[in-house]
Amino acid sequence: MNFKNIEQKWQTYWKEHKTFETKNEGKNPYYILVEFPYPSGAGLHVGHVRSYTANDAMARMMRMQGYNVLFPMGWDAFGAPAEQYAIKNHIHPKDAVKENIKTFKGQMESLGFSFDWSREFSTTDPEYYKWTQWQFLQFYKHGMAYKEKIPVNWCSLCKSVLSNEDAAGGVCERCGTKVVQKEKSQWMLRMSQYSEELLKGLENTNFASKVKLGQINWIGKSTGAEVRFKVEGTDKEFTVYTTRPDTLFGVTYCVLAPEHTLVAEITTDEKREEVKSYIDACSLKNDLERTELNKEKTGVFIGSYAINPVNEERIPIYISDYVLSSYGTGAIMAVPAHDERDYEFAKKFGITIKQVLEEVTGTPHENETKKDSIVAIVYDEENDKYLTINWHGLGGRLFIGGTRKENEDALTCATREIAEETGYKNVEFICELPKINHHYYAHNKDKYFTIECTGLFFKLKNHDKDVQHLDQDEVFDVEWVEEKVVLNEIKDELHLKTFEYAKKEGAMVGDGIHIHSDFLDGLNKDEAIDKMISWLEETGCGKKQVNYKMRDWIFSRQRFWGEPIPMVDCPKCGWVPMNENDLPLLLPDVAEYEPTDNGESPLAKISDWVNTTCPHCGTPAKRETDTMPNWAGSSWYFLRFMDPKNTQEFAGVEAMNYWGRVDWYNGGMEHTARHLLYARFWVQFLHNIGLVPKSEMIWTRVSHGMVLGSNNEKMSKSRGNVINPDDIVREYGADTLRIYEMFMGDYEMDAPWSTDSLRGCKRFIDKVIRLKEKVREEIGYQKDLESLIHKSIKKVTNDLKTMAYNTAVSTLMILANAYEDKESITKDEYRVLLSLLNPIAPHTTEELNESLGFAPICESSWPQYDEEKTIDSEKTIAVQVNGKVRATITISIEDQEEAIKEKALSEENVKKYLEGKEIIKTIVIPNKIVNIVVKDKN
RNA sequence: GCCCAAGUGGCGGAAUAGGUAGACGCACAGGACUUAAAAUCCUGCGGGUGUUAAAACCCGUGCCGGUUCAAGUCCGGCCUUGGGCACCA
Repeated sequence: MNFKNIEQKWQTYWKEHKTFETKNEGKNPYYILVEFPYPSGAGLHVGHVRSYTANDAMARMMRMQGYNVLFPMGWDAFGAPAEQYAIKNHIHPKDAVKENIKTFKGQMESLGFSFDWSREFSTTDPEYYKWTQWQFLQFYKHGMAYKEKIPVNWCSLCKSVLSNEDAAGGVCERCGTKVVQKEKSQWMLRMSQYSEELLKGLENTNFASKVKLGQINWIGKSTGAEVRFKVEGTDKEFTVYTTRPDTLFGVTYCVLAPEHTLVAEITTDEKREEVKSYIDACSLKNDLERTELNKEKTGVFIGSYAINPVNEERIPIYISDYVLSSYGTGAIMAVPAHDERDYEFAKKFGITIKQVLEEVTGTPHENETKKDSIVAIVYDEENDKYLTINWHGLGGRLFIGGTRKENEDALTCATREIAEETGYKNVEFICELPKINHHYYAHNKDKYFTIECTGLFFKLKNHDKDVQHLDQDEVFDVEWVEEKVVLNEIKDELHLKTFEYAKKEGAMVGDGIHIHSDFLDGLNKDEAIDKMISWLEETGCGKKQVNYKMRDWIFSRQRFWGEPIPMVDCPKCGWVPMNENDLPLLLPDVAEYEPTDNGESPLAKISDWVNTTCPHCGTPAKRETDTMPNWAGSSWYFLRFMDPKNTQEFAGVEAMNYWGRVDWYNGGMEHTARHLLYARFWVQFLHNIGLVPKSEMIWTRVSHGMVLGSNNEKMSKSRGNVINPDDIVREYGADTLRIYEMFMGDYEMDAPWSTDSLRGCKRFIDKVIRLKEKVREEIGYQKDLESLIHKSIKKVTNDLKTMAYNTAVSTLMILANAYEDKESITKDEYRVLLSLLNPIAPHTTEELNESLGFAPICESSWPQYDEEKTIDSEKTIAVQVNGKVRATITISIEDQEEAIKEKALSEENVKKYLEGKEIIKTIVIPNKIVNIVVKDKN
């Protein structure tokens, strides 16, 4: 069999018979969508083949099961690469895109995907982007689009503004150039207004949980409070946002973002110069420098003080770029004891650290006696060891601990205890650790204690010792031990916790009970947060507040190759939307696409195009020259597929109601955050203005793993590990490639390419072809194959539905192997194999099927299985003794527990292990296992 | 740093709800057919003890512990790799 001819033949057949064209009518509509590609010059990637084959298999099976399957394909063809290519080669991006689409489509056809090509479109078609522009106007008309001058990420090489997403990590996503800040007037969409709806809407989807999580993280909801702080000696005040209002008593300073508007007003004269130079320095930094490279905290005290509303304390105000102007209120209250960042800042600037929350160890008890104590950890840097005392029997190993005498501070107490108990006198105090509230019972005193324990960390200066001063009952050894021994041998919770603090110096961010907090004392974190919020609201000092990380969508790009934004700037009327009747606003045909040096889009140079008249008053006016981002066209394309030829609307309500929504959406993991969020936002907006029937138009979202190079690295030209699907199709055939890509591994995981394994799949197809010689003129299933066939139908049906494509292929391999062992097989048996394999390998199976004289598989129905016949009448199960397999027995489905037990006990090897033992119990799990539990007789 | 996912033979990977770990495929080795090669077919293939051969036994799913009659699977604590977020108060 020549696979080239067969592939050609069937691809032509499907095309001529319009086999996969779908109408908007009939029973059981089902919409399978796989992300439409950006048609790059490199052509189809083997990764595309993997996801398209998988969804194609599902589509083919479901059609045979009687579903009206919509399985469309199109092109997401706006974007920078086409523009770059056009600049370099002096051709219109339109033409470059046309070429690439032709290549892509040819490749897809050669692989036999069952796309409904009658619905094909490109986002760059004027008939399509007309509606993208129209939808933008709806955003504008509903107050959801606005223009604003904002500091934006600027790539000096691409000469373009980048969204926060495109500038991830402070470098341009496309060219890797360092991103700098620049003020620019940009079109924005009020996406942040939809934060809560986008979060809640997830409940109306069936996205994989990791996809949902990605969305949730991106939206970044946090609940806390806003608190107003008055500035001392003025009538000014500022508001901070915090998620930890319970720590308000621990505030020891405040920080405003350098861009905060109040800074200029409340900076004192003597600080003015210092503050100005700090702000200037910050404005030069881009996001990268303000975050990653800038781990060390910087900042300036601006000379004035705020008043803590809860206790009237006077607290210094700083500015620092670790506070972002774009989040919350651009100002924070700082609680160094309970926030890592504030801790770091306070340490550097010598600001007080005030603990207001104590961790609790031990179990509280009634009638506790109160006392203060210390735990001292002494570290010998030279030998990397810690000083411990070993009480042997009683108490075990501990650090140095002791009770504070009246009026004795913690440091004095600790130094004293170290000297008394161990004799060491030359220790250097490093730092005090967070206090812990410890509860315990003292046997020798028969009393319950609650102690406030201060941890102190010392380093040993030298081994000079004095004589220990021990009480009579203090019998222990002083021992220097390694960290490992500390962790293994110190059992006391208090001492272990203290050690943990010492190892990781920093803020205490966990839960506990409040101290030094007036009306919050004794409450835990959550209780205290609630109580503080009530207090703030009662006194008018603040209120409960929710914040989101997600910002508005920057919707302008200074590029040529995108949808023109249909807005006109009139000297009289300001920004005026174009008349909807005048859409589409076409991209002009010109020869130059170079962006201008001042960051304007190339369109700005085309005066014929720019100059227009105001749609409102007719005055000469200028068009917006920015274009839309790549994400625009892909935010609603799935709606267009439902009704691609509609000239009156972007999609008719009837069509959208018929299909309902996208039932199954497959795409890459890299798009599960942004693209999906944009698309959901777009749909929710259209739904809210009554143009789309549901607020969530995508039901299930799944993602596929990447195909890696054979060296387990991402495929790329520079790594030299790229596999071109055309080469594989030419040498091995489309079906082999399709089977291999389904067989290569778990669909949702990355998998490396292996040409050896691919050859194995070729062998499998050849085997299926050879089996034809065994077919004789008989129908029905042979007795000894019947059960396997029914099981195989069930397994494959299930696997294709649950993306377990690899095990579907292996099931079919097992079935083919079983056929091979037979002298002959019946026509029905052969046809089942062909039908089941057809979704994955459609060409070969159609050809073989035809040669038997059957109607085409693609026009037939999916094989049925009989549940009863998938159940084996006999089964081999294991017999274990104490959990170890000692024999296997064959049982019949009718065997009762007693009979199975008897069979198990009569096995020689089982008997051997029962000799001289007593059977405690016998576990019989029907159809699974027998386990006999025994013990020695005494 | 935080969040997520994953660690199973020489390799890709199987193992519905805890129930014979290693299905299926690749690679490799030996053999058959052949003048030869390719193709195809047969046999073996986690490590070890053992035996003429078997049988049988022990160890084994990243590491340490736990729950259970029974753990790749569940729980607690680590380690490693990949991905995402990254001063979001």
